[in-house]
Amino acid sequence: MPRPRASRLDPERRQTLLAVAAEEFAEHGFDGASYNRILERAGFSKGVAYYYFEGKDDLYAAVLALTLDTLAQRFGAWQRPADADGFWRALRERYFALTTHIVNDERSARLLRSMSQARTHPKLQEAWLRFEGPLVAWFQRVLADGRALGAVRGDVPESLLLTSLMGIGQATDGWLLEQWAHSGVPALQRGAEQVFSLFEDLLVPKPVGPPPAKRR
Amino acid sequence: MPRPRASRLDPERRQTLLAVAAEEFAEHGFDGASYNRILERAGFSKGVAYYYFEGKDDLYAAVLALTLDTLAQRFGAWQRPADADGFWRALRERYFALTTHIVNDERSARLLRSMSQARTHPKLQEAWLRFEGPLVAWFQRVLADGRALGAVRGDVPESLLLTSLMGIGQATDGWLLEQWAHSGVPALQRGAEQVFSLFEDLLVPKPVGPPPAKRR
DNA sequence: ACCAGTATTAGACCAGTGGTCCAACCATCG
DNA sequence: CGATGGTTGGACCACTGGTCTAATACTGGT
Repeated sequence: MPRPRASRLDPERRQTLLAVAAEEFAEHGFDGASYNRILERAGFSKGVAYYYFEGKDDLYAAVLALTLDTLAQRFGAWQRPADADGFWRALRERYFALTTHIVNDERSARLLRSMSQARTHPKLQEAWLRFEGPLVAWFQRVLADGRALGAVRGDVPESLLLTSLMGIGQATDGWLLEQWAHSGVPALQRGAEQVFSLFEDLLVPKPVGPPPAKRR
Repeated sequence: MPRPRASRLDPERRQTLLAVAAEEFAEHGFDGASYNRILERAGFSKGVAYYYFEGKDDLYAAVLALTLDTLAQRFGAWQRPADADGFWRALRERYFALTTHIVNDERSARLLRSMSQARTHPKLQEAWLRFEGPLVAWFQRVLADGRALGAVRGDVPESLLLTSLMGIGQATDGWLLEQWAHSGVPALQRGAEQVFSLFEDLLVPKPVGPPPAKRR
């Protein structure tokens, strides 16, 4: 939790600090980033830094909060679609918006990726909980809506679907970047299309019967 | 890469060092682990340590190699099944063996989990490459066999399937542990069953046609 | 038996880490 | 004016992974 007096810090200095910190954290991740270096570059002395922030983890949390706010703002709220088709259209739209965003804003993307370290990092658990909550809640609403519309399977715990979805999403994020790096934008779009089809295969209700007929 | 002379180190002392290191790395992850503490506990001086190992990363790699060797040995080689049914049976068997192993051997499990940090850690890239290769190769063989047998879809790049599979596997690993912690062994088994069904849904060839009929 | 040369060892030492602490500064208020 | 309390710089701390050196143990050759 940031110190209450953090809000009293001159907005301009605060902005500088957060920008420098974002750069450093994005570049090196949480552990790799040097707090001393951040403070030096931002022109902060130790005393000031620890006066306004509790420490490295607190600053990291502040940076993350900023990034996530921007992201959330960009995507707007989730509204329950009218039917299953609408559900998939809405989801697809978000996913593609997200991939474009990740490709276009490298710093935010790296920062977001560093969050995966945060989940297991002992010093970041508090920070993680602050962000996991809203994020998970968002996904849960989406999944619940999907179920209500018959667009998402109900034969498996929602928490499992959620976990799997985020796992795939994170793993394929790296894969997409590779596609992009190797073969450019068209490959990225094709790749995103294929990733999304995996999401569908995972979430769509399964036919009741025995194993599907073989093709080929 | 471990120093060549590492093999000349007294096997007993080596064993002690690796055991202590495994404990420390499993407990705290790579960054969190203290090299100094490991050396102290194992009764090694700095001089000896750096004489036989290149550094923290090298020691970590050695520990990881040991763990993965044990794991590989335990599971034996993958042999191409006769048909699609055999493929799924073989895969299912491995997966359940893995989950039991992870539940029973906490230290190895934690160590394996720490590998996900290794993938992106700058100091561990060399170590990562040494282990990523064989692991990915194993999965690739499995997937290729599955395709040849018509048990695995061919409409999406193999690399994407591989990435997604490992992503889900990793994400659901944590989920399974939660199930186990909350509701005991039966829940774990049920959970593993469900996770595996997700694997199937992801990998199985998809029917050509339009969206599946709604249930409920 | 002796010595040269190499393998091995302990630990002082180094720059850098995140974090603590305190003396000084400065503004406001009585 | 003095007192109070919010600010500030930076010395300092224990610890990090890593380097280096000087001493010791061990070797083979003469």
